[in-house]
Amino acid sequence: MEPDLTDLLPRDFLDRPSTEVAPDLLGCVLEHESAEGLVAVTLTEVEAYAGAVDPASHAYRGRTTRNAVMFGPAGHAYVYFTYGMHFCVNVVCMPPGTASAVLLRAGKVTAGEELAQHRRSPASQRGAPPDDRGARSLGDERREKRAGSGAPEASGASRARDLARGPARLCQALGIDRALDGADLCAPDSRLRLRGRASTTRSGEKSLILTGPRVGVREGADVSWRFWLDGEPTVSAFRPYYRKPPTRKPLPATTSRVAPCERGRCHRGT
DNA sequence: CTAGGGATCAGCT
DNA sequence: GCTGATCCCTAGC
Repeated sequence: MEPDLTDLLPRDFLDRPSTEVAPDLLGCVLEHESAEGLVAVTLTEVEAYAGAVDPASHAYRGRTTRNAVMFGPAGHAYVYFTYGMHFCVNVVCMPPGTASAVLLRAGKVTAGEELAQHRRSPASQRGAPPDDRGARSLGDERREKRAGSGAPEASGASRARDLARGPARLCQALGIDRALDGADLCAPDSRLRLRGRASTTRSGEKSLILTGPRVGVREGADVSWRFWLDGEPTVSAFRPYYRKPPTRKPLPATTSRVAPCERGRCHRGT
């Protein structure tokens, strides 16, 4: 009775508009069973993307090699690489030909915390093998000291919170990279799977779902397609869209100097 | 706050 | 082919 592992999500559960699927994914579990072991994350924050009609979607300008999985059947993982160093994972919704997806933004690690911790540690990013614990232990000790000797729990808890807080961290904790682009989340023999919400939560109550504008999106900022569980510490901080000012070439000496308000930010917020 | 870094793609030639 | 702008971000000041 304890495990309470629910079944894999049926494909037709995901074969719906992403705006409907997204809130239903909160509380569901994404798990990756790799050679290193199993890590599972209970989803706490997601965003819906609507494909062809959504300027914020990778699929807005049609099918490409990169986004091809989104145009396939529902229930597969769309994994993409961004900012030169990060992966993000989406759940594909809707039937083939219609591209829509739910970006998985954050979650709580509920199984395999040790492995997730290792993947998120600096040592592992330098390519250390999983059994090389030396560097990590030193790092942990230092972090615990910095966090305050009185409460070793507190530092542990805050690190646990950050393990899958944010879309790229979530991928890192789960060991998701481009090799899993297209993986079937609904197949029992898949290494990347999506399980339903446990029928009974420990507290016995349903969490309240809040909504708001998506993070970092400039067009399509008018819709509240970000969904998260109220009170969840793993939900990433809201960050309004900020566009980097264009890197200008040095002005000719004859041109008058521009006002100090070059950074762009000061034009926001009115 | 900023640097960091690689892939992608529209728009060129 | 090439170039430059962009990207749903994170770690570390």
